[in-house]
Amino acid sequence: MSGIFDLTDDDLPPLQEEFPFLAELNPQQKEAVKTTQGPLLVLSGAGTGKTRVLTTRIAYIIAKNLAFPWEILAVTFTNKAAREMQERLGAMIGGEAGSVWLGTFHRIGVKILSRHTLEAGLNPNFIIISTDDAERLLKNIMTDLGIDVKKHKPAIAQEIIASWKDKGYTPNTVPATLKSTFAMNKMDDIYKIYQSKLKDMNAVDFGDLLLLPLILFQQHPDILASYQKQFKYILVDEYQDTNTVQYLLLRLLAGQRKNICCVGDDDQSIYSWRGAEVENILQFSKIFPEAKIIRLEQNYRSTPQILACASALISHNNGRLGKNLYVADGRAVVGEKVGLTGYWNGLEEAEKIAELIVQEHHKGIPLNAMAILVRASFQTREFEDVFMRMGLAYKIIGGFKFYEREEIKDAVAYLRLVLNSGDDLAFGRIVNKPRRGIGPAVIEALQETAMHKHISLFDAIQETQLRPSAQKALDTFQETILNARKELEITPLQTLTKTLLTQSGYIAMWQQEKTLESEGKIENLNELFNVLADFKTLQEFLDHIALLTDEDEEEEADKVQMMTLHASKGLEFSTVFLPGWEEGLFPHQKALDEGGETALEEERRLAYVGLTRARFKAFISCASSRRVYGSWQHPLPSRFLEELPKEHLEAVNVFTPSKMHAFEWGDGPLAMAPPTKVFSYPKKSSRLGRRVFHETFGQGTILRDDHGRLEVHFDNFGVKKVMARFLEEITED
DNA sequence: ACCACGATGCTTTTT
DNA sequence: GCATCGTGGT
Repeated sequence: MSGIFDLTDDDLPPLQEEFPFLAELNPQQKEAVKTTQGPLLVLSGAGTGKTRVLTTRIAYIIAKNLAFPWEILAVTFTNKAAREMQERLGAMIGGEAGSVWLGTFHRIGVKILSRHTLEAGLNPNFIIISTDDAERLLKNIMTDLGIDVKKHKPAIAQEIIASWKDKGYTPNTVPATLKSTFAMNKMDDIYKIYQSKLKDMNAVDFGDLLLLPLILFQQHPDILASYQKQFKYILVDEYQDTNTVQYLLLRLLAGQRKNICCVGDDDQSIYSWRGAEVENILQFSKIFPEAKIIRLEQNYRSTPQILACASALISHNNGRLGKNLYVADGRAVVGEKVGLTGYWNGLEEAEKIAELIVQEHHKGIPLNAMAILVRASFQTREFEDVFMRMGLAYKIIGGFKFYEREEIKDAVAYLRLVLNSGDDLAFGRIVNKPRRGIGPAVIEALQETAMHKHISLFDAIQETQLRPSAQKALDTFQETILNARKELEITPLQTLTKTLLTQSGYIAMWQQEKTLESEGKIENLNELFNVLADFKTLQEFLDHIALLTDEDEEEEADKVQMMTLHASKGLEFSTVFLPGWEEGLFPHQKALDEGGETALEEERRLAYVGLTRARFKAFISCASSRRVYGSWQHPLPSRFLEELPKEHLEAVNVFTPSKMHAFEWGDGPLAMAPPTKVFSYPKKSSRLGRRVFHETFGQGTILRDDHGRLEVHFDNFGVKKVMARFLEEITED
């Protein structure tokens, strides 16, 4: 085992020509770039230039001839991050950037699986199904198993399976401790059948894109070895968001060489509910004892006041690796205090924020440099109403996505069926769209045949006795699909799809409707045709669309950006508005109920992420009345407000329960009397003593809340610890 | 096959 | 308060 991994940086040959990009970095960034050998954890606080470090590091490795571009693996979480890195790397090193294995975890997963379909138990041309496809499939499976899908939602089953996959478990390896009582204890069967149905359809879901490569590597050491040999350097972005499978994959790929550089910020870990294991970053130096840790703490984004607020807030979390953000050397920033205002209700909050936005705009801040960051998406509604009335331009980021639209999913289903007759989900979606007189009875007959003969629904068409009208309709349908399949090799995708959707009557279906909505759908389909022009093969297109989330936003448009706090991670704005800092909403009650103290810390990190998006000015606010689900709530100001340093705040009309931190009132235009009631924050869960129902154990009373695991005294089963999510509350009235 | 009504259930959602 | 979904009637 001789190799470059034995060398230190000093032993390496000097650069042929000066590597100019190091000069632009601060000492810590420079060190992160130059520490190429061995495991490295870069703790990179918000706004400390981690993308610059990542791209410069790749460029440096190539410039120093430590590796060829294709021997570098760089993984990100979002397409957007991957695209940004690709662009910035391209600007530094030119065309060679295209040879780096740079992409999202899932895309890299697809790439690896496609190269070893046989060993991975797939056929070439496997398809990637979306979350709602998976849900539909699970619904069918559960119904077949005699489970009432109204009472036991397939979406929950899907979450459970996804969480198993995130942790690296196949149907055979789910440990007893993680078994679920959901769906009448049939989750084991459901998972097993789900996987076999996927296999029948030659399909994989999102979780499989990571899990199957892991299994592939575990079962085929030779394949693993070839990748270990290839990837001399591995870089990981947003390491705090990796789940267990991703961690396992990375550890396997890092092999003996262990040239793995993980960049992340434990304080920005906000996706634990999606399977992210913040432990991965916390335990880095346990896993790699020789690991070097570099902290990036020089902040190039925010004012001292914003940094002070963010730092004070996050310091209330336990078990942090610890960082101290400060204004980067050489940046002279005066800055303003962070605004903190209590409003009467949600409407006033929206109106006053709209006014502030207009004021800021007059000062020369473009609308698209301002953002409203909310905890829950329903909060944008109130802002939309007000903005619409005022004629203030806004854009909601991360709402409905292109590929999630009905007509796009339909079109994609047609194409999937063209590529793969076995795609029963696609078949089910479009067989009667447009109407072909194919009702549930016909589908059932097809399913019957398909089941007995082990063939697809599509192939069951000839094998089933059907009434003539249905038979004729299905024959025509089938012919249209098969025609398109014949054309695959010879006709451009765009033309082929147009023909397919015309012949099948799909386009006509929307044209006939002649509503505003249907016109939009036709437009979207045309947009889809444009996209199709960029692809050579159908497979390539389907892979692309399956993993596509963020269409290229029209960032040029001068509109106020509205989004959830989650969606804001990685972005920055001149001015940030943080409304709705109220107990129950932020921190969110549901999070507290289900996750206890752990969840509270994640909520706090969310607040930290929100604050650190702001470059110059942040406005935090809360309302004393808010309409939630129709009824009026009178929430307390968020406990997070008390955790902010008073000296960096300009507070108006905010009354928090703690006397020690009570804010001044009366100096604003909305002055009102100090509160007469004494409030206090609930100690832990507000659910202690409540009566609940559990599927297996029946009724009981909540005794204790231990980090989301509730200790419940069941009337017939005694005391048990159960997850809050498996409990239903009984309202006794 | 379609509409109309009522029951239901509402945090976040990188791929 | 509202949108979505499933049922049951025509």
